Amino acid sequence: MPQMPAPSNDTPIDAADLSDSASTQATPAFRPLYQQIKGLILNSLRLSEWKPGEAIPSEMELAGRYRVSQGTVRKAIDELAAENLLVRRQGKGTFVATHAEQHVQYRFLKLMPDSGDLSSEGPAQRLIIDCKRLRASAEIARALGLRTGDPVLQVRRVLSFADKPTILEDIWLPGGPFKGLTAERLSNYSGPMYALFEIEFGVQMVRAEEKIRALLPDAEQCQLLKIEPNTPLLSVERIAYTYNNAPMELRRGLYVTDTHHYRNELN
Amino acid sequence: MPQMPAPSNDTPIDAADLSDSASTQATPAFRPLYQQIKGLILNSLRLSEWKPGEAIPSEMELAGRYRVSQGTVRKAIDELAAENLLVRRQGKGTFVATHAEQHVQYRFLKLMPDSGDLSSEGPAQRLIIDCKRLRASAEIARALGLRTGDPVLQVRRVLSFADKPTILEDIWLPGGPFKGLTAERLSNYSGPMYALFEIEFGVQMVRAEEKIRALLPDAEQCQLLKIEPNTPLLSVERIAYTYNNAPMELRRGLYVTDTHHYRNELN
DNA sequence: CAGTGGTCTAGACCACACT
DNA sequence: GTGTGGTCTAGACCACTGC
Repeated sequence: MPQMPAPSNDTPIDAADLSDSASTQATPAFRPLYQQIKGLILNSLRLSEWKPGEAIPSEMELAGRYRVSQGTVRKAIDELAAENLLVRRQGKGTFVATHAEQHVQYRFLKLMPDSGDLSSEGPAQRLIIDCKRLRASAEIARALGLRTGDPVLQVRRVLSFADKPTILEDIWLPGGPFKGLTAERLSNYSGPMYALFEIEFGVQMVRAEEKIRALLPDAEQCQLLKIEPNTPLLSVERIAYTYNNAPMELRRGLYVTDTHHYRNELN
Repeated sequence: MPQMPAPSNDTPIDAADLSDSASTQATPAFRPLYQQIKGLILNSLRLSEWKPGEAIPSEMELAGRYRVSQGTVRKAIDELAAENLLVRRQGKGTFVATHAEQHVQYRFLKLMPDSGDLSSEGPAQRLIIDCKRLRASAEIARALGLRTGDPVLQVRRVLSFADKPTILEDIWLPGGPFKGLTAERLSNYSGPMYALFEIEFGVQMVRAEEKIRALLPDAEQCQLLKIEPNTPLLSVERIAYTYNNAPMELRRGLYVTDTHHYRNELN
């Protein structure tokens, strides 16, 4: 009961809770009920109570569980759907977003053929160049929220479209959550890498930030991408986050942009 | 009255209107009430019934005008706010979004100093290189929805941060809506260019698409940006749209990315 | 048909800004 | 205090899916 002052597990905290007497924060800390419900749903997602691709309980069911009205649950789910953590399907239910069955194969890849027609070039060919265990440099550690020297996994691969090498990626993953990841498992899996992360390691990438620059490749990069020296490339540095805003991947891609471009929409 | 079958001005069409008998479209054309309200509000924005920076009528007032409940108006405004066409301010009202007073000075510019601290480098210095009238090439015309040979305005300028030339921009604008724009007016105006468009020409940019590539500059570009040849640059091609999704600007920027980067967030 | 999300309403009350 | 947007509820009905 949202108006009752005795919070328990699975029950939203009453908004009338007093802020700590000796607190230094100035915010009065008013949290709408639906935000608290959103937090509870997020918790269930974090704890994998509902797995990617599965349906979560109906709005009425959740309203009963949390002792709030359907409209309040609805507003919580609305926000989670706007953040692409949940997917609503009228008449069927609300589902946990997934990188696997998703029609949009590469959710975080903004590179497009200049023709604009994604289907024209067919699926990407993937070639794993390297996959090795090593210790995090200071820079890698900082990006992944680890300590320098912590074990990390490094993957290098090339993506080709219509037999033309187009993307060279270096990927760094924290060693703990991704223990057991090998070049073989990567090569054998057909589908987005993030789908493999979800299914095999229970790691869901939910959000990412990218920093984009232009640069000239070195000799090794030229060779792997089969391009001339002095071909300018896009450098796309991505940090991908799971629930809790915890960084779980650092990825640095080099994109050849003579027949493709990075597409972005601004609002 | 939403249930009445006699639509008039400022009254939403009843959803029960039958689709044209000989129509080839398969969609049953059900439009929720709040979508119709959204359309009416959008119309008022297009017609400048409320101008950028001004408050629109309160939710209750609009509910009265359109003969629907406050909740329905609210949902319409929610979507317009999500699209950054309106800005809600609790306790004050709902305002038409503007490029002028907006705290975020450059709404569409995603270039950030590597430090991440935008305020560290102060305001950009702007230098208008050129501003001339000419006839649209086929490419320009297509991007702006004009016909080849139609009059267009071309502006070239350089933006510097902390005295370092960083962005070289070529801008093409349709001649009609921007009649009377001169290098002087551009130079004399202190503030975002899109704010000038709003105030002086009544053109509001609402949305944009960008295509990003890497390239090497030519001699002239090197000179204007004061960089060495063989410095790779970001090429950012932007089409900006006003209400109705009508393209109103083509802009091609060259970004120097040794101390700055293009920042993007993915969801 | 039942179950799900989606829309719409009417009313009560809360948080915030201004005066 | 008054007026604004923001939250929450309860109930009715609609649209879509699948049995």
